[in-house]
Order: sequence, then C-alpha cells, then structure tokens
Amino acid sequence: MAAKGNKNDVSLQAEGRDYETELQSAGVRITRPRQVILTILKEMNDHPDAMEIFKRAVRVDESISLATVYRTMKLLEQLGAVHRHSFEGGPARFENADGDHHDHLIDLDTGKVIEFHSESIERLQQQIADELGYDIEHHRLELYGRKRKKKN
Amino acid sequence: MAAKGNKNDVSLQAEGRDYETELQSAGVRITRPRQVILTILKEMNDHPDAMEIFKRAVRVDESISLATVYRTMKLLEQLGAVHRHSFEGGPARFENADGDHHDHLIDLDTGKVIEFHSESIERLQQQIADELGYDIEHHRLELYGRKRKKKN
DNA sequence: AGGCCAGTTGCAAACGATTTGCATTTGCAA
DNA sequence: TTGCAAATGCAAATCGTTTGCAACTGGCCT
Repeated sequence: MAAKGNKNDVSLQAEGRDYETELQSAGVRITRPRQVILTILKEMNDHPDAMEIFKRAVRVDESISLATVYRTMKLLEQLGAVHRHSFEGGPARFENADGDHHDHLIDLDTGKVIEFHSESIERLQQQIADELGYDIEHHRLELYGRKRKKKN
Repeated sequence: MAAKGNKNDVSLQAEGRDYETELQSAGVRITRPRQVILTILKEMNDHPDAMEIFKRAVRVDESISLATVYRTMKLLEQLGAVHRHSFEGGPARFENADGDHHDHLIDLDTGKVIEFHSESIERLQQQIADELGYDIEHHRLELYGRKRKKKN
C-alpha cells in the first residue's frame, strides 16, 4: 500500500485545525475508525448523538462499530476535542469543541440546538459561586422552549 | 378498623401542606405505598434519588417495591408535587416542589446540592430567549464546583 | 358490612444508553 | 519486517428506569 494515501482515502480535504496531529502527539494511535470519526467531527457543526455519528461513520466505512464510536467520543472528550451534552430526555449529544464557550437553547419541537453566550450571566454565576464559597469547575445552562408564535 | 387512623399509622404528624388531600381531589387513590412515600416527601429537604427514597420507604414498610417508588415519583412529578433533576453522572434526584424556584450548585466532592436564586440571571435568560424568538418552557442552570480552599 | 372492579401493586422481564471482557486485528516503532 | 501494546468488533454486562401481567385493594355503591 502507498505510504500516505491509503486505499480508501477518506477525503480529508477539510480546512480546520488538525486533530490527527494533535492526537498523534498526545500519543494516540491514528487508526482507521478514528480517521473516519475525526473526519466526521471536522464536518460536524450540529449536535449529533452517538448513534447519529455511528450512522455517518458507517456510510464511510461499513465495519465501524458503535462501541468504537462511544470509545472514541470519550477519548476525544478527554482530549478536549469535543463536548458532551446530556440534554433532557435523550441520549448524550456531542459538539466540536473548537469554538468558544456558549450555552444552549433547545427547541422542544424540533430538538434543534441554538447556541448563545451571555457574559453577564457568566459573571453572575461566578459571583454567586464566590458568595457560596465555591470554585466553579463547569456549569450547565440550558433553556428549553418553543418558537414564539408570531403575535403582534 | 377505625375510620381515620388505620392500623399501622404512619406518623403523619408533619405540619406541611396536605398532599394526600390534594392527590385525593386529583382523583388519585391513597394507597399504603403512596402514604409512605408522601410522608417521606414531607420530611424531605434534601435531593434523594429513587433508590434512596426506596430505602427510606422500606424502613417504614418492608413490602414496598422500587417500581412503585418510580411510578409514584412520576405521578407526583406530573401533579407538580416534586421536581426531578438529572444532575451529571448519576441517577435522577428529586426534591419537594413546594418552595420557590431556584437553581443548583452541586458539590463535586460530596454530591451535596446547594440551592440559589438570581433574579438577574432569570431576567437575562428571558431576554436572551426573547431575542432568539423563543418562549422558554423551563430551564436548567447548574453550577458544578468544589469548596474554595481557604486562601487569603 | 360486604361486594365490586378499575386503579395499584410487586415481580421479573424489557428497555435504551453506554460500557466492558475478550479474542482478534492493527498501528507503528524498532 | 517483525513484535507487541493499543485498538477493534462483537456480544454480553451494566445502570437507571419502565412495563406487562397476574394478584391485590381502595373506596364508592349498595
């Protein structure tokens, strides 16, 4: 087999930050399943769950197993490449961790996730933790709602 | 058996609001397992999970089953008597719904839950949802942290 | 006081999401 | 190229929770 481009070349044309190299230097082996999942990660700008990621992966490589998706997502989470969210009433969903911090508004009708950020809220949270004598490790702010019916 | 006090009287001395009557009028049967769980509910000022509630219940009545605890908690939740919280990495935990709205700070070392409320944050959330064109159904704000090491 | 019967129960099995043991592959450093 | 630890696929296990079902029981109705 050719040195770099292996037989089923996984169209790695995406521009983004190079996770493969990052992982490489973190001492993680770049296996075929991980290549596939990383490619999906790079193209991912939504919040899919493990099963959805698995389905996308299978489209590229039949032989990938759901267990490996779970294992890889856990690995990527530990490495800080993805964030895991456990929204109400459903499996955990993942998102690319490259952007900056934000919270989520979940559309109860569609499941769609809208990201937002409020520096004021962040500040208030910090202040509250201070008053209670705590250091915040992380937090979770989720708004669950529905699109406002037209009105006025 | 005497009219009101049945044979194994479940020490219903607590002061609080009378859920039994509330449930009664909601057309729900007051069975023995429900009596026991309601008593526990009244004394409950922490955030126990189903298993913990089950254990407390068994102390009063050997024969109660975990399934009934789950069923009853679901019922009470629907009736608005308790709130269910799914904090990170653990089973759902319940709390008495009588107090006023608050959010939670979870102590990562002990699992202890501290309640807090910030009208400013509530307002900001509302404002954000407005801007995004959504009506908030409910929200979830959880701070995860550890007690601040003395310092200064 | 007794009966009736839908509402409830306990039990065990089913569930959905996620993890894990194990025997088999596979990166990749030497 | 070989060697071996790391990673995989598979199936079985786990955890929290729900559910089917047959047995039981509140509590309204005589």
